[in-house]
Amino acid sequence: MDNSLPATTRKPRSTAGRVTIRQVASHVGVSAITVSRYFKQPDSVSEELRGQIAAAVAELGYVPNLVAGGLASASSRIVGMVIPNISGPIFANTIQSFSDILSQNGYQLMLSSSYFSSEQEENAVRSFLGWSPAALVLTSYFHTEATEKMIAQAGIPVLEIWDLQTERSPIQVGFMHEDVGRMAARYLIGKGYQRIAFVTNSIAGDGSAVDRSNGYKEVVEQEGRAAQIFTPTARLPLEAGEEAFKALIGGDKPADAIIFANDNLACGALLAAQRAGIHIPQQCAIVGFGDYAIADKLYPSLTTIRPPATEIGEVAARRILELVGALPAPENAPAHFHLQCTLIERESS
Amino acid sequence: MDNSLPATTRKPRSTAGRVTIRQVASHVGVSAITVSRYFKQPDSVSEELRGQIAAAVAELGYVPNLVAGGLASASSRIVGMVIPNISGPIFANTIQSFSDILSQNGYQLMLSSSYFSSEQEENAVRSFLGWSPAALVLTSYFHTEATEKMIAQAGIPVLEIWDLQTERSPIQVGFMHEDVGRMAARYLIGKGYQRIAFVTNSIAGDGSAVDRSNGYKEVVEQEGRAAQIFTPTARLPLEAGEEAFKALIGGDKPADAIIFANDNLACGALLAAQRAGIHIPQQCAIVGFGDYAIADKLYPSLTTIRPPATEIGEVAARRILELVGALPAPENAPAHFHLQCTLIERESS
DNA sequence: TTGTAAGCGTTATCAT
DNA sequence: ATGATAACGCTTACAA
Repeated sequence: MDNSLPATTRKPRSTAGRVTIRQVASHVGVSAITVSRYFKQPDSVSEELRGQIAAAVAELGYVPNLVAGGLASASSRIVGMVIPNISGPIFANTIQSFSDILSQNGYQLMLSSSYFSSEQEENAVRSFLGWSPAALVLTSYFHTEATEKMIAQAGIPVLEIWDLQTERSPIQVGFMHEDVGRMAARYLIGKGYQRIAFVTNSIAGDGSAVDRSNGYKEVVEQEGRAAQIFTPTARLPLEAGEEAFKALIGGDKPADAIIFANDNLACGALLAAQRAGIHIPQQCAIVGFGDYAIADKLYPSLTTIRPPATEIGEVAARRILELVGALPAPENAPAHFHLQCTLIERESS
Repeated sequence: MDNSLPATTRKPRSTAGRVTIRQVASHVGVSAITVSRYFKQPDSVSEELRGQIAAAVAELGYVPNLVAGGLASASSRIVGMVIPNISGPIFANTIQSFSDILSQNGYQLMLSSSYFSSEQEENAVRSFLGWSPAALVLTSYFHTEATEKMIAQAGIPVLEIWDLQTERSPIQVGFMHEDVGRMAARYLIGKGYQRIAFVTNSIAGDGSAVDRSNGYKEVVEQEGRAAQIFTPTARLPLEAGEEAFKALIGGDKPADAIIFANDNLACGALLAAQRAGIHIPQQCAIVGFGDYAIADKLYPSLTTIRPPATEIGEVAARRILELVGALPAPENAPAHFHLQCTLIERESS
């Protein structure tokens, strides 16, 4: 008696009993590719079949195997993001909005933190590339040579977010720190303040704080005034803010408005003023940067400049979805999205 | 003339020019499986070949295709995590530590937020399962029926983190809110305070705040005292805190210590006290919950109870790595990891 | 609009 | 210690 099965036994694999696209297809009586099309381009499947397939999917509890799909199509619906840290007050909103828009469009976020280390960024990028991601998002614009090589060869969109550095070619979404200093200075000048000082971060190597001070300096000097930039020595931001405040408020030509490089410094100044009985903003106005959660809880509440954190995540996610064809792409999309910070006016100015 | 090639032309695919394991293998002069073993179980490859393979990998710039590997082995080095929100002050530390430990061990974090919606959680779980993740982490213990079904059938470790609900069978890593109330009450009793009140959250449906108040009530009543639980009506936490403070500090039997359901409420009380010239903690002690970033920046700084956020991420990540065999597993691992909160004593008590 | 066949790059299984 | 072969579940290319 003839048996068409192979002589040797098959090599079964522990397939974990997963429902496959073929089971759905045979349940409906169509081929697998039709079910595949039902998910990818529903319009190319007749309405009748669509209904039947939907019913079969529900009945069998079919969940598309994205790993297999990714292998077949040589690209996955994963977007990798490397961010300095997740838990800081600054980046969380960017991650949040970025992740939300991706998942609304069927893409998944793969996240890794670099702690401002280019080497850790490189490792993360290497791991991500093993997943054939649809796109990659890096924070800032300094990368190792190996990273540069990998992203050049990857053949996928790579966006740089947060700080803008428009000389570079990749797609960037962010803001310019100089704008922050300019905005704060113009605002205080417009309010009639005369002696406006700037307090940088005592942490050496915070280049962004220096960028902000440069914007301040530019505007103040355009007005024909002298820029006064103070660098505190205390390490802890609250103490550094207090130190700067006491130094700038004293002397024969005390400042009547101070821009702080971040909200923590400004907070230190506000608390010092409170203890010393100095009235803010009557005796001295205070402006911060970051719009941390404390800013509106202080007394007086803190005028500050809010970076477009949520917007950066949104714009980056949308642009990626456009580039991979998941959203309709506009005709002339810029390479650099220069977003604006917002001045939040509160009681301290 | 015989030509063994097929009559029709081949069907090439856009392979994106990726370096494959086979190219590495033929470069060395071995078979693909040997290179595969070099990555998975280096000990089973001779030392000589190891060196040659390493050289070839470096020279060709080979990056293992994890998608293909995931398909072949029916499991990926991805761990999915669903968290209520990324940007809140609470969960960020958990995500951070969880992500860090995973990536240190070659696993990747896939993240999605639920905004406390079981339906969004269900969608996220469904998406994740398409990636054949090695494990899943969900926040809290209320899921839709469909989610319960999916995680039961997935055949992978599913951990629930944050709130503990030890009657449930899955692996849990978290703390108990009742403990928070107990800890605060015992602490204030130990400090000699007499009339200790509790302020819950005005947001209806914050069950965790109610749990904390229950812990407070239990301890206070054990001492033979009357529990006093105040529920403010104001919606904004700062206003609600102020409302509660004014109500509890007034009257003929004013509270001399107040436990607030969270730091934002406590902050509102602290600011109200400041404006009213009421001395904290001399006239009334204040204790919060959460250890938000503001807590140590207020004046006076806020005594509060810190949830084990970082520890939850660490313990969950380690347990997952143990369960998937990436870390050596201890003999008797508990199903429920009951972690402790920490009381941070500052100036307000 | 639907179907057939081949292959995506890796690993499980069996064999040496 | 190393290799041959066949899956893994899906999608591309081509055909009807």
